[in-house]
Amino acid sequence: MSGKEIRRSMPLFPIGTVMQLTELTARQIRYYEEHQLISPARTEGNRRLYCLNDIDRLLEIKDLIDQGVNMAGIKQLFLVKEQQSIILEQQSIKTKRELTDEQLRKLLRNEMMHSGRNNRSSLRQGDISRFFH
Amino acid sequence: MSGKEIRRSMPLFPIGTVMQLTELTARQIRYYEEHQLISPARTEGNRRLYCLNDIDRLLEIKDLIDQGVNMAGIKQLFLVKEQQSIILEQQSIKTKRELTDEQLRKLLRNEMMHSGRNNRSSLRQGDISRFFH
DNA sequence: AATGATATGTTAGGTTTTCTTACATGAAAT
DNA sequence: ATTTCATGTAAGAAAACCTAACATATCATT
Repeated sequence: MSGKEIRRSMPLFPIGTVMQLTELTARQIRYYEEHQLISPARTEGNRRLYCLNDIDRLLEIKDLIDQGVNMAGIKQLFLVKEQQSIILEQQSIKTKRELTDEQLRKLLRNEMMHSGRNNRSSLRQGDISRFFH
Repeated sequence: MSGKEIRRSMPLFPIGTVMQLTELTARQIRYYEEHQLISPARTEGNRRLYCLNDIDRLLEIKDLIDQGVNMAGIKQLFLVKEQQSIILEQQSIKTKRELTDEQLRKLLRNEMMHSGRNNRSSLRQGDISRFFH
């Protein structure tokens, strides 16, 4: 579960690639970083390296800007979203904890009988995913 | 089906990133290209850009080299594999067209009984996948 | 209308990364 | 004892990226 996030947060792309992927200028990308909307990693030589999550964020930023939201607004939006996802995660943990073993057994049995192809979980797949697979 | 391929073949990574992802030296990566085991794209400025498929290939190459296979061998292997996957694809299309539901049920039952450890079925998911999702 | 803030463009000089080419080398094959 | 193969290493050039500074268009505010 955190495994996925580790991968999506792996620094891979130089700014040139990100420019193409997002259709933003280097100036814009750096400006958004300046306003702490993203925080790409750096190589030893001080070059920025962006991860998939960064790119998703940039695409979101672009969207919001198109809709007239300014830096401060976007920052707040991201904060709220983060809170939300934390809350959701806690809830799901809580749910898991509250199940008794008995319930679990039942659930499992049920699961085995009916397991459909429906294993999609809430944590949203970033838009960048469409580039792969 | 070809949609996926478009994405996995999208040139994204500079050689530095590929080095880290594969733990190969630049020298090695370029050498394999020289022997036409991969053909990365280029930027306008002539810098190499690798896609996910390239990285999968490089990991395969690394594996094969560890097992003592030389350039020519790897090249042949790749050729054969490509042929195989083409054939398999054709077959699966044909199969879909020709199998009745009844036949499919039988096949599946059989498959489930006898499927040994041999399911590394040709179209292997590149190892790089573990970095994402 | 003048002022100021915001988001982005542009330029300049410096550093890192990558490129090609050439030569070097250890191990394996002949 | 030579070749061949896979890789290392070095040099010089070019591309990509860095920071910092100044420029500018669009708004909102005065």
